[in-house]
Amino acid sequence: MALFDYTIEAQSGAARAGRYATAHGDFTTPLFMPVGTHATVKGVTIAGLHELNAQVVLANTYHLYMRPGVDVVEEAGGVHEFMAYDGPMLTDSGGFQLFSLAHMMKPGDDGVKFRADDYDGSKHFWTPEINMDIQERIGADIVMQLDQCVGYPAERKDVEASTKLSWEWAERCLAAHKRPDQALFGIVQGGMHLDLRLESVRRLLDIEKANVEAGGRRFDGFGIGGYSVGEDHETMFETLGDVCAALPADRPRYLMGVGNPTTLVRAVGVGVDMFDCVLPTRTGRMGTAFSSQGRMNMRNAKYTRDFSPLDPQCTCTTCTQHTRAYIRHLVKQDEMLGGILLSMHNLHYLIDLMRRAREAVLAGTYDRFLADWMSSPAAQDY
RNA sequence: GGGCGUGUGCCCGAGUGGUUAAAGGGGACGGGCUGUAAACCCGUUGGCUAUGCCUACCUAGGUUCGAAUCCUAGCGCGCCCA
Repeated sequence: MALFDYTIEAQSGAARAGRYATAHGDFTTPLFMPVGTHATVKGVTIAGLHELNAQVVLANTYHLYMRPGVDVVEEAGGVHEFMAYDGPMLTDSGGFQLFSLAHMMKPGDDGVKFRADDYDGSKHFWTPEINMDIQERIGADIVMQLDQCVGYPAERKDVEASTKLSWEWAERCLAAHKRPDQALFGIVQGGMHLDLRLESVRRLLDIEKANVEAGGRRFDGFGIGGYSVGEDHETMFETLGDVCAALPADRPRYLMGVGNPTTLVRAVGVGVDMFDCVLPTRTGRMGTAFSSQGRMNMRNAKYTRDFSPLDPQCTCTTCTQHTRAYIRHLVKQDEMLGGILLSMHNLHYLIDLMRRAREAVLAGTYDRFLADWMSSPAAQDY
């Protein structure tokens, strides 16, 4: 399999099961990718990632740039060497962070000035070219274009502006990106407006067409950004299916930042291939478990003497080795193992959910899988 | 036996005449978390026949229009002296 080839192995309705080749091995889709912002999936060891069959792990360009610094990661031999994870990795550009930290850009600027309020207050200036250089030096297998995300609700003119800026940056990222062993994903924006979403896709395709004609590369996949920013679930699904349909079938589609189990199952149904989210690790660390019966708040008193497994239907280490009473005890006692076990379990939950989704696609029965899911107790928390 | 000090809600602890059902912690109980500024954040925490009433700051008296706050005695605890 050639690098960055996305092989569609089966399709069931709009849902796809595929295989993607990176310099650090293949991964299969549909896929949930654990988030390891600071080159660590919080609470999970590298052995744990392997045990979970995590496949792709994320890191964040902005955070690694701030600390320990790109030069340190580079000197370590790249992010894989640095964190001792030899599987496929992806770096988010940091665009999502700039969205909350950036001082408003002045028109005419060719980049973005920002102050790192969450680190040391230092001032920085990024262009798409600078961002590509940083991501190449960090060395993940897949890098994301620098983009700009808008919140919700938002004025249409603001969505238009950020969408336009994002495709302009996409063009510059594509031109600037050089590493042949590294995939680059463009990112679709457009807020909740279908016409803007479709224009965003069109522009990205025009950009890559021009780049290919000039002897350059195409985008190796597409991120779908700007969702899950405050809108309700149905709002996203009003446009998500059309966005997927407009994207090329031969490239993976990555819905960025979405981790609600039901959203995953539905999004796969309309053609999304990849997801990432902090939800499983953050909520796990804070004491919440995903389960076949819905979300469980493990702080609740009702688990004090509940010596049954966390989720009897789950095969993860946490569920096969520990009781609800023990996990509640750890969480109540603020013992770090509580957050670790729940993070592991929640990651397993989403990874396994995507594994089952993949099996359903391969079997050609995704409609049934989706319908079963929607009528299950787990979907009630949606 | 004497002197000094102290006693607040489940716990610790602020408050030293009125705006105090009583700051702030902790604990308990509940909720939240979606390209990680998050091992974090937010509620509730005397009772009730509940836009009001009752009971409450060791106990019992007292001063005062009004006391957790002042006075007297007792009890508990702490330190010092004998």
